[in-house]
Amino acid sequence: MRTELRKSGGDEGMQPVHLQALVYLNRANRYSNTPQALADYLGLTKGTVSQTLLLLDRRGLIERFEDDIDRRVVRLRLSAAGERLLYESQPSLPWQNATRNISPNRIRNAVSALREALVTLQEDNEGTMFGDCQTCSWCQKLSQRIYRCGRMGDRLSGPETRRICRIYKAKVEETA
Amino acid sequence: MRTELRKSGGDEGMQPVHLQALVYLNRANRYSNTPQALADYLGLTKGTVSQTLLLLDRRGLIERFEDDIDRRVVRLRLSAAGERLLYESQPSLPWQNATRNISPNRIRNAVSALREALVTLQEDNEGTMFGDCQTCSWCQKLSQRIYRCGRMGDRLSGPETRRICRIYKAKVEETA
DNA sequence: CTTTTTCGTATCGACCCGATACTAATGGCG
DNA sequence: CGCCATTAGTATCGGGTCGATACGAAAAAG
Repeated sequence: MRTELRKSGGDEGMQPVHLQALVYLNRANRYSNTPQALADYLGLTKGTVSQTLLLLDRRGLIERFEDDIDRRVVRLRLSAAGERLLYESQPSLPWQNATRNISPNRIRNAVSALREALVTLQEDNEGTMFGDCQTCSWCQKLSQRIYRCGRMGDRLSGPETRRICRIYKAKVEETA
Repeated sequence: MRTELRKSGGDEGMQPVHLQALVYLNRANRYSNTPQALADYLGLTKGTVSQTLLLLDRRGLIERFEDDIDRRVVRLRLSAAGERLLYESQPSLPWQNATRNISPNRIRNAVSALREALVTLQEDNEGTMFGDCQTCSWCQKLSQRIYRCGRMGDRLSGPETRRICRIYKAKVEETA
């Protein structure tokens, strides 16, 4: 997997961790688009991530701006150039191709097992949990299109419920 | 996965790639215990791998010796200290724990799907294929305990057929 | 007996990464 | 309100990764 990631970004002079950061920031929700969240996600220290973000900023791939309420916090998002690079490097394409001959049913089963392993892995290491609202126990459905995060109290749009969140708490799942 | 690998080796000051190299060398068969094979396996250049091996040698974790027949080739194997470090760092333990609540049947299905994806991935990138004799089309069974590699012409013991080989060629598999 | 190829090493520069030390802003508590 | 602990982020340093390039030695090709 790392070899593929290295090749995807190699043409543009990107290290694997650069692409991982862009992929994450492209999917992070409003609670998770900060340097600290990225550090937790990657399992690196905040100092290390700060350096990576400095580089990505120099290359114009991300934008950084202060949070209005807590002025210590830096908010991150991809710039147009960052989105373009992510689209062109297609880091997930090799795996999409590699699974083309596997039946959708087998893929679903494998994904389900891997997702379960990931939750257990995150619990074991008492690290920050990441996931989206679809399987988060904080998530409440208010109406057809409006959701609500019971932890933070904010109302969330449908698209935002499909982003990655750092305050994720896995539902107790019924084994399929 | 990388985060886990980093934590496994962090105590001993080992980088993820160091553990990956030790894991590989611990399982590589007689055709695959060379710097070039390791470079192919890791998807790195031979120059890079040469540096890593230099470091592992300095720390006494591996042994290097010349090949008797082709004197350009360097053979690699783990030293006693290398085996001990691998045993103590237990890089696969987090994943063994993470899958403890998943039924053996679901694990088998997931492993099967992932293995198939890996073969396709390796074919797509025309990289060196790696695998063991169990599913290699070169492998011939001579007797109860003796096998033979049809590509190299050598006879192989039972244990050696379970090692990683760089001249692996996947069997056309009957989908289970 | 020359090329050519292959295996491995050496060196350089950009970058990764953790540890440490630091600043700035927030929050708690009297 | 003022003091202090906590938190978010940055700066710097040193060991290590990694690819590109150049190199030497042995094997293979001619």
